[in-house]
Amino acid sequence: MLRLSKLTDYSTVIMSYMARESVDIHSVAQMAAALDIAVPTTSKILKTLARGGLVQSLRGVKGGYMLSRPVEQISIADVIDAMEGPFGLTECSVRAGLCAQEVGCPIGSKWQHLNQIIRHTLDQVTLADMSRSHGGFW
Amino acid sequence: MLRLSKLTDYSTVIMSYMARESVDIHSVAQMAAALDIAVPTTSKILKTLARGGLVQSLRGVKGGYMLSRPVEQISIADVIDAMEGPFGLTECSVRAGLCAQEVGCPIGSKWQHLNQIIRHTLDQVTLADMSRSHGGFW
DNA sequence: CTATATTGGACCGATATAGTCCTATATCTG
DNA sequence: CAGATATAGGACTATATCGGTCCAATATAG
Repeated sequence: MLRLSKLTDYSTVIMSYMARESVDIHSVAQMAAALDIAVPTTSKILKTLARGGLVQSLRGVKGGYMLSRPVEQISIADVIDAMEGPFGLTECSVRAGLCAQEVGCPIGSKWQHLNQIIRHTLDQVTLADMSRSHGGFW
Repeated sequence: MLRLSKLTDYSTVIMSYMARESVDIHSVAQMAAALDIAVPTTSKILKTLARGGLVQSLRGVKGGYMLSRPVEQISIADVIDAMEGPFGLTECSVRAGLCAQEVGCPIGSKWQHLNQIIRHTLDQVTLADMSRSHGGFW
């Protein structure tokens, strides 16, 4: 259904939450409680986001996660990339060699173009846009 | 990965093929051979598309499938709808009651907006656009 | 009546997904 | 230093989805 996975969906909720709150460091437990997401699931998502470089972690007591860049510099496309790997509507728009049609496929270039358009749209929307009501992208 | 399923991907290849060929009726066997897709898979896709009203079937000898509307009136969004059910990037943009955040979720409305934008993009691209090189959407 | 071709559904195996749990490591605090 | 707390990393399980196959029923052309 051209749908994002539930974990990716959650990740946008979490990232928006961090963008909205003024304090810059949040523990997993605190966010899980505030957003009503199971703690292990929240933890797993943050770990993935950290591996993608979108959040930074601090261990130890008083530790937690913080956004690694200003909210205006993190886009929804960035979040999707971190959670789901390389962006692409179709198999062939991600990497070659997986589709029997590939050689001489008459619609491959069309999908690549559509892919770019949608990617561009999602790249224009930042966490700042997600966490405020007006202005910016909207 | 915001990815379409492989069956949906195939379905756009099949629909574009039907849009490109001048004859208006095609058997499953013939299309499967031309596009190098397994026959049962091709059949399954066509059945789904028929249920969605995008193609019409004719049984019996000399039977097969034909597009039920002119190529300019079938969009990529139509195909995705038929193959994957209601269009929606997130769970909550499709139907209510599935997300704990739902009540008072601060980003639900944002996703709905993004959903509309992408939906609109995919609705503008027709089979006619997919099967020709220039003009139209491109 | 017989060939052929779609219909609808059941079915299976493989893969992906959501979610949990455990151990190791790092850091703050007393 | 020692203990408490919090993340890192990975293993693990259960479930859902997906891709693909197959079969009995129905419809049609000749």
